Amino acid sequence: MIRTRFAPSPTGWLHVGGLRTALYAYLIAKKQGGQFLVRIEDTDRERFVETGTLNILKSLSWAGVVPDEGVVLDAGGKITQKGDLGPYIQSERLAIYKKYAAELLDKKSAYYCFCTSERLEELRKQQELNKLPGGYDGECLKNSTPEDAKKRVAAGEKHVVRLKMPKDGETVWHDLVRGEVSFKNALVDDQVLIKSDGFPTYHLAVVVDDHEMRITHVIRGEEWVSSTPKHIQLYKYFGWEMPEFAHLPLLLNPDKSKLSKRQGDVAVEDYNNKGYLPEALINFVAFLGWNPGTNKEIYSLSELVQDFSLEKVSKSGAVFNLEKLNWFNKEYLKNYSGEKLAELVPEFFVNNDFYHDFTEKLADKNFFGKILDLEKERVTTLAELPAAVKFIFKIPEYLPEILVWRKGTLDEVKIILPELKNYLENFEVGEWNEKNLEAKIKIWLESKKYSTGSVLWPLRVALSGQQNSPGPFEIAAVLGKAESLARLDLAIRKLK
RNA sequence: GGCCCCAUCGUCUAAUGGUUAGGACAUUUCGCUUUCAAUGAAAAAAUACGGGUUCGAUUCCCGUUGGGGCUACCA
Repeated sequence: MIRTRFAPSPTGWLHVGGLRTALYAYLIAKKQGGQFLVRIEDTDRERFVETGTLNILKSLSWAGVVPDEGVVLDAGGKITQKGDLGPYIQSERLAIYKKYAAELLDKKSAYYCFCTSERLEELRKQQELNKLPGGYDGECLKNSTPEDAKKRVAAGEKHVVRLKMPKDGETVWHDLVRGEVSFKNALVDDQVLIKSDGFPTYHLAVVVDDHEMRITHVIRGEEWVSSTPKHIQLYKYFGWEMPEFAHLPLLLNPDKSKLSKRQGDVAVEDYNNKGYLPEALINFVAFLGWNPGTNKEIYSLSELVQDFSLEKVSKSGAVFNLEKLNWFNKEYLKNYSGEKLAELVPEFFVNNDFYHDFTEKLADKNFFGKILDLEKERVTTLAELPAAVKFIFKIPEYLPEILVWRKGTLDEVKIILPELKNYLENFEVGEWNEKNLEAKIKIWLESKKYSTGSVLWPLRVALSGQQNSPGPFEIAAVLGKAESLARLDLAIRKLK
């Protein structure tokens, strides 16, 4: 049984890189009928953010990457824990880490260290100066016996627990994306396992938890590669079965540095707020470092589950390219039905003044959907929709000159528009819908020997008040007869 | 500085010891068309560099360069 996990720190919001990591972990588990869990790694009290966990969980849920176990959202959207191997929040597991640290101490696989931060800083400075590799020098291991150390601890002296790395040999593992990776043990630091505040560091906590929660595949970012030997050593000391490791390439800024807030949005909620569809973000992010090896690019989450494999994940970092995300978003947007969009977009409309005058009308999802259908393939995000459809509610101010087609004349328009209005007013066009309007108006214009553009351009501008807009028939259909005629009338008055 | 990793069009990437090095986004041109969008067709665009191995390397090896990660009592 495959079990993967996503283990974020609640330091703010979910990073898009984190979303990809979570997605890959989810896909690996789901592909083989396994489980995906979320664990919260809140051992750093200094960077802890109260709302962090909720934010992360909400973003995951928005994206559709929903955990089977661990820290999850309940039906009411509240944080809860699910599963028998918890707690799944590290700050609730302190006693467990203490127990395992004691075991390590007993086995002499770890030792107490009383060095001050000043001494450590000085040590680092000297190492840098002499161009030596960094890392703790083992002072407390050499200069005090375990018995002494125990006494000092009992006496209340401030201390940490350090991992005792072997000083010879090397640690090698077969990484699922990077192949064989090896480190000389002598260069691996005697990492702090328990901090002086009694909290474990990531390194102890991650190994203990992944073991206890029966994680089979550790999928995480490349930044963890160099600490993996420490983790492997811990597995060896404990005598635990090792999980598979897969270190994912980083997401990059356009200048190839590690994707950061400075150069654009990195939080999943930013993309949500900007009107990107979760399907688009997921599809896009899935293709940053992975592809199926075919030309298929549009992938739903369930299709990803089918086709994803770690072997096809590339080793090099991928630039987060907004243009491509925009394309994905448009691709999904235009395939949405207007009615479905009508459910999604209200949050983007509430801040627009014109919305309030039409709340009643917009409550009719069918009508609202028709309006959205008008513009959905002309915008890239949901957030652009309100401005794009605004002309339906309130015709913009426009200059009479724009009523003239580029191949037509002002005089011509002055004749055509009143004639057309007259025709629409007095003649039976059947039901006032796009199809009928198009058929009847085209017959009319042919009978009058007018060119298509000389009639449709001014009609469209009169209806939309804009040089660029959807076609005249679709607009007229949405507007209805009365409003359409009123707008034609306005145009005619403008021309006088 | 030390350790580790990476390197194909601007970007995401495919491919192979022998290919016209393929696709997508973006760009440009043309078509369709009442405008925009959508759409159809086309163009331009890459194997970082230097050595090997080989009949042949973009592919395998070494080096150089470039980029990145780590180098915390942060994750």
